[in-house]
Amino acid sequence: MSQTILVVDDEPEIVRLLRSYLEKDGYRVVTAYNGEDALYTARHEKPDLVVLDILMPKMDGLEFTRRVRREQDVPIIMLTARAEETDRIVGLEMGADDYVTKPFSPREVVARVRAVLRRAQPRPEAPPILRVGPIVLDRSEHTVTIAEEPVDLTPTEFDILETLMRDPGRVFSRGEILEAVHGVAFEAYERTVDAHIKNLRQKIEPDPADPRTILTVRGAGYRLSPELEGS
Amino acid sequence: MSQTILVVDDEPEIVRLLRSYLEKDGYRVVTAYNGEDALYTARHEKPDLVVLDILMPKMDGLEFTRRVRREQDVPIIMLTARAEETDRIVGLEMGADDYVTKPFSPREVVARVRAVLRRAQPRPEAPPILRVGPIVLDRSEHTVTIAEEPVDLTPTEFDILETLMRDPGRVFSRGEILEAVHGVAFEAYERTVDAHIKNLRQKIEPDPADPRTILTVRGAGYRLSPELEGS
DNA sequence: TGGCGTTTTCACGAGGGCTTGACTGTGGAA
DNA sequence: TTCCACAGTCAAGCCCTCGTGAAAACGCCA
Repeated sequence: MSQTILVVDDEPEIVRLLRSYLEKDGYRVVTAYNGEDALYTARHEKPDLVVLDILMPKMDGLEFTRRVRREQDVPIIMLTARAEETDRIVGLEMGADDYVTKPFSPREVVARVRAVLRRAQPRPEAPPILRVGPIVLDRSEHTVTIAEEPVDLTPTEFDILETLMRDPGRVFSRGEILEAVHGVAFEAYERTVDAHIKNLRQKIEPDPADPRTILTVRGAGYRLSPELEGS
Repeated sequence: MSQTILVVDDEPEIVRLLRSYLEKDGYRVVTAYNGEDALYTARHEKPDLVVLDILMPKMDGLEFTRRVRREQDVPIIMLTARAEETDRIVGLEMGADDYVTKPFSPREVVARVRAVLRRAQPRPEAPPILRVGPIVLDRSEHTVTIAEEPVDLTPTEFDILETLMRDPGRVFSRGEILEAVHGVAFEAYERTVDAHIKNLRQKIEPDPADPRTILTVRGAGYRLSPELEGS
């Protein structure tokens, strides 16, 4: 019943440490010390998640990711050296679900593992059509109408609106919104959210200068006006 | 009740300094001057957190970390050399929960200690909606109503009210209130709390000149009136 | 490869919130 | 009653957050 984590790093010390922490947390741990072995192990053990160092002999983390992703849909957490932009971007592009920069605490890795696995669990099916007041969002058709009037949204705007509509009235922090959009908890400029909200308001607010649908909660985030519910 | 910190460094001067700052912050402090003694002390004192220098005689910080981690799940904060040298030993430093690079200010160490301890013991989940008499505070919506009437609070006012409502009737010192608001009991002007309390009273007291909701406890702090509970 | 729609970033400005310090008010002790 | 320490108040200034427009970066498709 317990989930299996594949830990890959060329430094045995790190592997040992992570193993001990992950096992203490109830996971089954299998290990490898280079990309080639890791690929082999991944095929046979079918891990629920992979933690791997981006820098490894034989086959590096990126190459491993590419290859394993062709075969399995397994979440991957990367261990990167410094917070180098390149590593970060490339890693995420290559399909990592999260990353941790060294030096890191094993506790933090365990926390990320838990978080990614939680996200990977199929969330309870949301109804395909969300309605909040006059706003109707159809996830299967990928369309939005306001008072029967169709509205044209970009993919990101659509995702943000969907997130807000999942729980009307609740405040979503900028971080939560970013995560909902990217599926990845990756640190990004939070002002980006503001920009999307601005654009969204342009499209769905009767008067964008005086928002009544998407409300700003200073110091907290954004939320849908609960008053819409009434209609 | 107070938490125990084990401070390990071969320089007595540093140990003395950290001890004084940590004790001033309410922690119990035990000390050691090398890795061997530290291990012995850790076994007997069961500290809640360890602060140690990575470079020490007899047994260095890394070795200590490895050994102690086999026996206890105690958070560790390492004191390391300058940041530039960090790269070299990045892989080795693994295992600490946080790092402080020398030269450091004792204040910073205390802040890290607090942060790590806070993370290590997440407070029990508070219910999303707090009710005390006619006051309803909804954390998920970030809203407050009094007798059904919505009240508009600033972020700080909201946090303070939430803190008081977590334990109605209990007295919170100004320090505790500051800490709840900032995450850390910043060395701040305590009169600041008074100012926020004043503003809060303006918004939630029927007669702000005669407070019946937020009571002042002379010499101690503030608390919610227990009488509200009755309604 | 070039072009286009989208996303992200950046810098600036406006507004509001927070902090501060001085001053006033008050309760309790002697 | 007097005194002292602590609490309340107020206004000024700093700082932080949010909104915005424009530009850069990116991704995709032809």
